[in-house]
Amino acid sequence: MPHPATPLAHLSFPHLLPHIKTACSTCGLRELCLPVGLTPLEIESLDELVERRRSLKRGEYLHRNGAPFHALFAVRQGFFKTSVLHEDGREQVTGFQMSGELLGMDAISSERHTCDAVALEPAEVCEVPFAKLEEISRHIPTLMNHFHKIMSREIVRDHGVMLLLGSMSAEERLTAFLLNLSHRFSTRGGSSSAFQLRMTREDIGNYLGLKLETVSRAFSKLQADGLIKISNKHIEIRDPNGLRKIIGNEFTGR
Amino acid sequence: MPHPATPLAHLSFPHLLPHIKTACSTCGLRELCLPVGLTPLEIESLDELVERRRSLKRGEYLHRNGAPFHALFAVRQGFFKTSVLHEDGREQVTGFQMSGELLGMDAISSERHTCDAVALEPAEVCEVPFAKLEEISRHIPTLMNHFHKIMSREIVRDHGVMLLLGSMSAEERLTAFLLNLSHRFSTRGGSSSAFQLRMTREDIGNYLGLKLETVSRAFSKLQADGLIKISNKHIEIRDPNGLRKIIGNEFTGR
DNA sequence: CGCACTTTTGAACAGAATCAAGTTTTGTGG
DNA sequence: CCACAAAACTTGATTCTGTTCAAAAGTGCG
Repeated sequence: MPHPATPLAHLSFPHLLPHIKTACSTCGLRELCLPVGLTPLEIESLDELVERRRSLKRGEYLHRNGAPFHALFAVRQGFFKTSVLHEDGREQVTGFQMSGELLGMDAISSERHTCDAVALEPAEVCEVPFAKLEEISRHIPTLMNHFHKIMSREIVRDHGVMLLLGSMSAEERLTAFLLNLSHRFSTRGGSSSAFQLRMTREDIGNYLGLKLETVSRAFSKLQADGLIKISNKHIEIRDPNGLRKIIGNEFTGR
Repeated sequence: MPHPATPLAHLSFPHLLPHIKTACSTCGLRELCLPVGLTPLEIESLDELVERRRSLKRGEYLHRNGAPFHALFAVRQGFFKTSVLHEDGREQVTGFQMSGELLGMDAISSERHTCDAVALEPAEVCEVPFAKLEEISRHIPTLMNHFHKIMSREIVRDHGVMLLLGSMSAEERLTAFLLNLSHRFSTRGGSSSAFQLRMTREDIGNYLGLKLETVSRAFSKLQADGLIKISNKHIEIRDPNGLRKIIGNEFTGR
């Protein structure tokens, strides 16, 4: 009997994601959770955690700014964009989320979502009712600690984006963005050197604090310098160390 | 008998901060905590939470990037700056923290601090050992939920800074910064229309993604427009609604 | 009181935004 | 499956905002 989709394992062990599809269909959840030190009994209670799955088409909103909050969303499949809108229409993209990542933590404080989340490709999420998560985590300290680490990681990530927005040039920003995507795709079992962008140049610009033309020019520049190969949405990373050098990460590998 | 410094009340109710000095010395903690629905017994356990206080001189570091993490810090008194450093020396200030605010949540994920925190004026903090906080919050659901809201609020705040850095002009950034400070000072019982900046123009610039000269020019511009009066570090807000208008907050009061 | 730090202001410059045009890709309906 | 319209992308020319470089004035701390 296949196991219900439990997203927490994914959240805990992004590096195991490549194996999750099989793991889930063969009830491998136990295996995934055991490293956190969960007992079989505790794992049982995790099963209650996921209320329901939800599938989204491309362009469909998972939630909008102001919507009441009752559950976090764990991305099982697909690619999301979250953004905050300024009244005059300016959009600041706050992040792109892929499988194994958690959405909605911003909503805990006010019990309302503070951003829009839209699927950039067909997607599937698990709803994790927050009250239930808090209740269960009371009885599973490792789970609670795990959740705290996930929220903390989000804060660290945001600080990284602040560094990027506050003190990097257009080329540096785009480079950092590509290296980040590359890393995240490879963590999920994809190639670190070739992947498909799911978002438009405008989305990238709204994330990096640049206009879409500037993003396009920066892509062209990186390609002209032989660091990447880009054709429309397909990216090929030709010289990762060259890219790292751009953002001051002088590590030349070995 | 004066009550030991318990920072959690401050964290929960920043609007009560003006009263906290007396509240603490007259053991008003109960009063402050009752609204969260804590029983006297629960409050007892809170007392164990604060390991020790720590005083810092101006310029002293509370922690540095990479330092091992074991406790959060609740600011009781004073003014802090947190920042991440890029290897080439560029500094991105991630925030300014004042009394009642919590420091160190970024460190939970890796169990190491990921930024520097320095006191900009003589300061006092309470150390809140994180393991202890997790343990106690297991038994006090409202406390746990409170903590989650505090972390979530930090994420929301960071998204606001991303919006600022990614899509606002120099003048808009500085304006948003001043309104934010004004609001936070007034929340703490200070004046919302006149206050002292604790940081240098360079610090402000490193927070807002601007050079110190640009910050200085933006101050001059706002003053020339009659919106503020500034002499060195002393700020006087002359036309708060005019300021709100700049950042698109067209609310003209009444 | 003096020296270091901070701030202001000016002038020249650079990087990204804006405006504009043309091209390619994608999605849709016939 | 093709045709067509809409959306997305690229590239060029120009403009503008913020940076850089520079100098002078102000502030405060020992």
